[in-house]
Amino acid sequence: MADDARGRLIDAAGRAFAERGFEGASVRDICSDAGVNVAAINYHFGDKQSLYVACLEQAQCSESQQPLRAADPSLPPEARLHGFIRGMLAAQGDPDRPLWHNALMLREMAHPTSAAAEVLKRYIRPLAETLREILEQLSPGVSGMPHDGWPVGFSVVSQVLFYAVHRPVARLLMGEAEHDALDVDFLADHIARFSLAALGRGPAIVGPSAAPSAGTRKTVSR
Amino acid sequence: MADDARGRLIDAAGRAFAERGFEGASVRDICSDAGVNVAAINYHFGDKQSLYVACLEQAQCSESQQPLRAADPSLPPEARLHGFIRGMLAAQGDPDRPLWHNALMLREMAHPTSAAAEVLKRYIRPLAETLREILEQLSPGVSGMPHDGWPVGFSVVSQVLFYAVHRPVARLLMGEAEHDALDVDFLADHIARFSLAALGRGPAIVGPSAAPSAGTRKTVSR
Amino acid sequence: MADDARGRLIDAAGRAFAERGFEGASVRDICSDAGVNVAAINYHFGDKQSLYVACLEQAQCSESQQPLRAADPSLPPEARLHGFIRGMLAAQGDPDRPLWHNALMLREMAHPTSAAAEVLKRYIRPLAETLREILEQLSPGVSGMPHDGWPVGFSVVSQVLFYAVHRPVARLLMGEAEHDALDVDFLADHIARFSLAALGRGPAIVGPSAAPSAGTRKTVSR
Amino acid sequence: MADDARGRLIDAAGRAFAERGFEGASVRDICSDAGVNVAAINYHFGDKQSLYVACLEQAQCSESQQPLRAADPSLPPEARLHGFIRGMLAAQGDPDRPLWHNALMLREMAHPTSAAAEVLKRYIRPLAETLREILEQLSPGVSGMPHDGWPVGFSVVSQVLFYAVHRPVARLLMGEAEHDALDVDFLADHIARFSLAALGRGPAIVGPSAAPSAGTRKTVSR
DNA sequence: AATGAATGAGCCTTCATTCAT
DNA sequence: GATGAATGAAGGCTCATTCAT
Repeated sequence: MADDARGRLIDAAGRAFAERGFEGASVRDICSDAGVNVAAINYHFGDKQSLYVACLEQAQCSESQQPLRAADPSLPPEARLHGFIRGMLAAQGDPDRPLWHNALMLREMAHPTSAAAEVLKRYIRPLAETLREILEQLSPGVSGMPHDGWPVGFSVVSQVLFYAVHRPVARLLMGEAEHDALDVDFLADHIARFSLAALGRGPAIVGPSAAPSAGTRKTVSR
Repeated sequence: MADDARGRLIDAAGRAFAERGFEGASVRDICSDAGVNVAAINYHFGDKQSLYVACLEQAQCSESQQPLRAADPSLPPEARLHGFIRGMLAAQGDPDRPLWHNALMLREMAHPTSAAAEVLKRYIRPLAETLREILEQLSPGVSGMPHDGWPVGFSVVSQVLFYAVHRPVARLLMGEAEHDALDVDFLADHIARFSLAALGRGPAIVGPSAAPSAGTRKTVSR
Repeated sequence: MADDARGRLIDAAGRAFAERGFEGASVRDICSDAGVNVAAINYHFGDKQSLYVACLEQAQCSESQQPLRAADPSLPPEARLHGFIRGMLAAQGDPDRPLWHNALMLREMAHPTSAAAEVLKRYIRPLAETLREILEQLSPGVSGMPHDGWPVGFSVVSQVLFYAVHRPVARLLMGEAEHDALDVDFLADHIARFSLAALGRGPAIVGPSAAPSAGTRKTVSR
Repeated sequence: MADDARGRLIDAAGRAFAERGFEGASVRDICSDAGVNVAAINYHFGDKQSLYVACLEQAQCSESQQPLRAADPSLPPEARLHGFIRGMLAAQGDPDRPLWHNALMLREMAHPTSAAAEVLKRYIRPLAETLREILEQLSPGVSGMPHDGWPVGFSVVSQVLFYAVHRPVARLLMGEAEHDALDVDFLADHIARFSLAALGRGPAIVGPSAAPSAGTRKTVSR
């Protein structure tokens, strides 16, 4: 990714940390991957922990942009939600960015280290605020729901995060071919429609038979 | 948890693996935690890897029961879905079971080792089948949706998994007090209602008062 | 070899010690080979060292017999020497005795442990005395040669020992097929003739041209 | 022997391996002997096995010179054989070379590891070729004897090897004082005379005074 | 600015041994 | 008489780190 030793080190370390975790990644492998001496890591960053933090910083800098573009309040809220979801999904699969950026962040969020607070403040919190704002615009009063409406937001983002966190499981369950046929646009549409329907701002997701259908629905609901 | 060395070892190891990962957990710490000698791990399991597998097996044995109780096809599908969701949530917070059982499984699913295939087959796959059956009963035709309807199922379970995988983030976002006030029943209700509404089998989650804009909705849906 | 645990243990241990040395052989492997519990070795022998001594004792008991049959002073000394040599060679390849007996003894002699003194006294010394007696009978005065004639004896036995100690080298140098074609009788003849010739009690060893041959020899000698 | 860590490590390891064998020598002892850290062995050689190979290489490099000086074909063959024998003996007792060089090689030859093939090719094979050439010059036709004349060569070198391999036994049999009085020159003379006599190229070793039994001996003596 | 050499602590595993039954 | 379970010590090796250059 980068030409200087420092950059190559971050890139190699990011890949290693994302893939094998902090403990599982060895500084020797990282340095050999980056094509630098073992001592370089201490020279440029001080120690392994600081290198990890540097990776995290690089990851959050490059990642936080996309979903926030949905922040434009002049758009209709449905479009904003769709844009937010698509942005998050796209960040996960953006071919212009190293694959490890998202994976590393997810690791940190699932098993926070002392560096997590910073990530939360600079990366997660803004996302959460944006989403809350979109949801409030979409369904006024959602913030006043129990637990300040957090569960609603969680229900939305959890669907997005699933495809990143549980990708291996999804692959195995669906079959590799079927899974790899999923693309960002399809998933963004699905999640947006699922969420909008839940919020009462769109039709139920289930195909044609569900759309017509007050009649059908009546018979099934208890 | 258990009185014999083997059982204490699994318990201590499970906690360590769940908390710090396979590489991060040292056999020395595990053994001292279990109150046994370092060599006991080799005697009972062969090596660290096999101990890990044993932990995974124990975890999946004790965990898989609850959501599957929802399998009873004589119940109305809404109740079954609610039961399934509540079962998964309860398993995550069941005070009768070691906390590490779920955490370990989630780790394995997010970063599969060679032991993952077995877990998937014995634990995940049955859950998935049950959920698909419930969803099909709830909304006939869901299995025929794009990608065999998997995304619909994923949208449901992802909401449940969120509270396990991203608990630390949720805690920090909501605030500790607010987060700890979440209980299984509330979450089960929320997720079930959110999902049923998305499937067109229940009212939108923001309640009747939120549904004034029928007009808006019409324009937005495509 | 033996049916009782003690006997099977000695046999398995002897094989292991002969093949991999004292340090290289593990009690676990030995016990598993013998089909007994790990604790049996402690039960029957006390510890690994004592088991080793027991192996050595068994080896020297069974081995010391053959060359000594050459002790019969009524035979002509050339025949006695031949018998002695053949006896030592035969002991090395005796199919009626475990292969490890000789190998273990050689190991002990090349790298003596505290058990070596006993082996020397009970096994080696008698052999040496017998050989010295034969040599003295063969060439009176040999005992009076420098260093009490020991080097003469060493020159004889060294030829025998070579095929046991350096068997792997000999195999590789000669080629496997050629080496395996060597049999006890041929070697005994060769070594006896070589030694007798050196002692002035037989013709030089070199082939037909050497046998007839004052004439031939004259041309060759300087 | 050497000033750098690598050299000290080889020297300490060589001594340990020669004395206690590969399994019997611990890397901790070796490193403490060499005055370096345990990790140095991994840094310089990779692992214990590679250190062992490095020792073997150093041993064979320094050892192979002396006997081969006898290769000069312009010398009379008797002198060449004597030189060869003396060279081998001298290499074993050369005070300028570490004692372990020969001992380690002998261990490897008696109980070959995977490194033996190389030693054989680079060290043993040239010695064997040289000896065969000398013997052929000494007694034309020896290469045509049964088994390609190998046993004749073995009869010669075995006498030399005896004093290295079985030194402990020889010491105990002869008595320490007597054994330590043996010097290279005496042994070289003895072995050369023994072998030349056997080949019909010299007087019997027991000297003229031992020649009462005229008939037999006359044909053999010069 | 950057590195090859070296370090001590810790890793997982295996050792020979012993205990309680 | 014999064994399954357990032990402390030591095994070889790798770790992240630092030093002198």
